[in-house]
Amino acid sequence: MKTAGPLRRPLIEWYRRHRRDLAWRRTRDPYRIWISEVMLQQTTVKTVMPYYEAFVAAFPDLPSLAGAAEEKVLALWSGLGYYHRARNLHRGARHVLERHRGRFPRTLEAALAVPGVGLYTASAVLSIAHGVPLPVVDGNVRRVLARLFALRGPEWRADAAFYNKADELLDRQAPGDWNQALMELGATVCLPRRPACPACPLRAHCAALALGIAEQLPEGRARRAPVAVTVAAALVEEGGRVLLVRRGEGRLMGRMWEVPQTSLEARGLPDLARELKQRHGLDLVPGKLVARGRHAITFRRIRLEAYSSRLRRRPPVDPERFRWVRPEEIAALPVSSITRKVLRGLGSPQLPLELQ
DNA sequence: TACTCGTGGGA
DNA sequence: TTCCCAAGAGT
Repeated sequence: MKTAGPLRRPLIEWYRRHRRDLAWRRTRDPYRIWISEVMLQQTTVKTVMPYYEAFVAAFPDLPSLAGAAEEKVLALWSGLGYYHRARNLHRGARHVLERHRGRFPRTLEAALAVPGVGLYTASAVLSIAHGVPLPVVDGNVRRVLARLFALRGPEWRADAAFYNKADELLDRQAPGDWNQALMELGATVCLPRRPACPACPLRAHCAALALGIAEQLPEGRARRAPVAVTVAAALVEEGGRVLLVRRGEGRLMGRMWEVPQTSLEARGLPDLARELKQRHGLDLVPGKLVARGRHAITFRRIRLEAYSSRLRRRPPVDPERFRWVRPEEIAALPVSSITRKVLRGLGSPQLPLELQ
């Protein structure tokens, strides 16, 4: 296709001048680029930066990640969200070590077989690290293309159409830079709201700008209505330690440690004792409300309530399921942000404490 | 296909 | 305050 001709030079030149200096752009190591791509899934660059630095420092190469304990991997992911990414990345590292001698595969088919690697991540790693001519389509690219060519209607709902379009445009001499240039444009200029069209190197070619509909594209998807939920947590303290339990293999924050708490399907305090008995075999009596806070997980708006609680019977000694931890030990544990919020209610002089 | 899965920041 | 999201994958 000839459509890319007039676009290529202005975008590439713009990218060379305006690209952000990001840690994962200073390497061609496919392992490190893979890490960054997984962390960046549905997550902002600013949020990812410190996590990337810490993760790469702890696991500088693929064998070190493959050989690590899952708990350490999850601990370094704590607070980043979407924890199945961390577990899949860990599995993926072991997969690559066993089947590809520790080297990230160079073909799309083999890359897609790596746990946690989908079409976007496979194409991103292969194009950026190895120069394989594969297009990428993420939220940025979808938005840039939708506006550039005024793509709308039901035929542009599926990603496949955008991959075809991106493939037509791809600079096969420098696919990594081209892909990153498109994403960078979407991330810094072609913004979801109030795009900076006057600063755009492609403004002369943009169909949506000419039509005055840039901000209306891409066409959005229906969003699930928020659901209000109350989560009650039981703070059990003993000798300066607090009781944590470990979640099961489930999709939601699987294998993470948390203060014993009700599920998102429960009603909060009325279900607290029953659910903790059922899920963990804990026999406890909820006491005074000591902290409240707010949290959100996807479509759920969570009201958090922490109750200082008393155990009727000590849980069995089983470090795989129960742990008594000091506040300073929590930083090294796989713990989600919601749990960190609850734990801020520890030792508060004013009752109840408003969290966050 | 549509839904689920976290989080912190910005408007 | 509330809503919007941000370099998706798995099911």
